[in-house]
Amino acid sequence: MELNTSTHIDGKVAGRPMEVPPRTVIIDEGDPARAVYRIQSGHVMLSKLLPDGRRQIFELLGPGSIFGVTPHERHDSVAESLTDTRISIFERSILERMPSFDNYIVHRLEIQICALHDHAVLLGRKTATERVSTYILNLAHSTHENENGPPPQALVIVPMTRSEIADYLGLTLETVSRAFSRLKRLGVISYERHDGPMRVALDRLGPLTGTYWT
Amino acid sequence: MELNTSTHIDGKVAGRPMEVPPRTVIIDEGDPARAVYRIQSGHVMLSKLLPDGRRQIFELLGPGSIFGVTPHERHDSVAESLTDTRISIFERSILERMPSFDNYIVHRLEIQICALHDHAVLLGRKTATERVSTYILNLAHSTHENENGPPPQALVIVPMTRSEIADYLGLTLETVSRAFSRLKRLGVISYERHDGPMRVALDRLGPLTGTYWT
DNA sequence: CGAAGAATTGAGGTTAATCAACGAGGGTGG
DNA sequence: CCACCCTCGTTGATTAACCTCAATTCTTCG
Repeated sequence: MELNTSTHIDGKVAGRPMEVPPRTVIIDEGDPARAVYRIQSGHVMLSKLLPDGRRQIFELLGPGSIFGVTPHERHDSVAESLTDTRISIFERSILERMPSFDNYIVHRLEIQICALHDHAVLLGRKTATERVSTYILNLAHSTHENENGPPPQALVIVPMTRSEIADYLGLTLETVSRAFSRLKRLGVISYERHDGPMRVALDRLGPLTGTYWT
Repeated sequence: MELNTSTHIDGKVAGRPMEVPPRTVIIDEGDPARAVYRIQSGHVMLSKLLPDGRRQIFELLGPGSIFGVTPHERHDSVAESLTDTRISIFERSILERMPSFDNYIVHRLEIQICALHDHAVLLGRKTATERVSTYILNLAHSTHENENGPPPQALVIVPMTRSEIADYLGLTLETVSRAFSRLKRLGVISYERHDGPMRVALDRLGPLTGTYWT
């Protein structure tokens, strides 16, 4: 936890920086909601636990995203780092006196809500294969952040375990594994080691996601 | 922050009022995102359509809620009135010059996101009975907006068809109907006519939702 | 009354969950 | 270094939940 690496939003100084190793709980359910967090680098996932152990991961957040924003006194979900992550922390009390941030926050919340809408469609109406295809395509999309149209091929690294992916997609880890195997057998994806790079045929994956992308 | 029957936010005048009859499309997918809407009274649902006709409803909004907020140029979902609804319309261009609204908007978006998180848990991890129980309980909760603790009983009117509920809960209309019948047989709910009032035993419904409520 | 839309119920099929076995790394300690 | 263990992933067999298809009833409205 180093101080004094200046962190900026919109060119303005702000935020106490923090470094987080992978698989670290940043916010736990029930924690008092004293601050808002912004991701500088790395990835964070948000989830909830049902009393009987069922878990649902509902957001995967990357650089620029904010989390810990809530209308309540306490956090109602868990925020956990996926990778090595750098975040900046903004005390709520300070934020309230900086309305200039509201623009940024509104913008990020808008993006977040759109993603949640798409995720609801996935959870409510897509088959297992469609869910996994969508997941892989989004993964490739987010890592390759490409300007001039997407290439037909991409190399991606899957940063989550099968079990985490399952909790994200509302499936079991076995079903996720079978979907990966199916896509591999179809030649749409290929990999030797599950933690190594995965080659993805983006153009063949698109039609399997159950979504139109223009 | 909760006010009012007239078309004001935070005491400031704003918004062109509009009356909308039930089952009316207010925003269609692809419409240019020129304005933001606030519900004065009534209820609105937001949904998306997959190319093959599958539909997912992901938000049910009541008085005070805003919709039409998006980071994009065009709307990517459908907003449709459920009941007779009065809304106020705020041109985006005007909003941008009224940062005093940002507080309100952030607050509403926070609430919206929490609801979407819960809904993701429902869609990803709950059984049919749990989904329908949760739906009914939320319905009762929202219509009875009770201060001094919830009563054990409540009368509610279900404002959606079985098909709409199904699209909201990620089920088929038959499964929804069966879940209603099951709850009726258990004596947790009772009704004579499906469009009439429904008696709900809130205390017996809670344990069926798969969630802890404190 | 008749027609159309909504809800209910039943029978049978399909998808994904569950239960279970096995294999491939990656640490740890002898 | 190797044996052991532990986690993660894959695959197979079976089960259960939900979907699909279909028939019937209820409700409203012209």
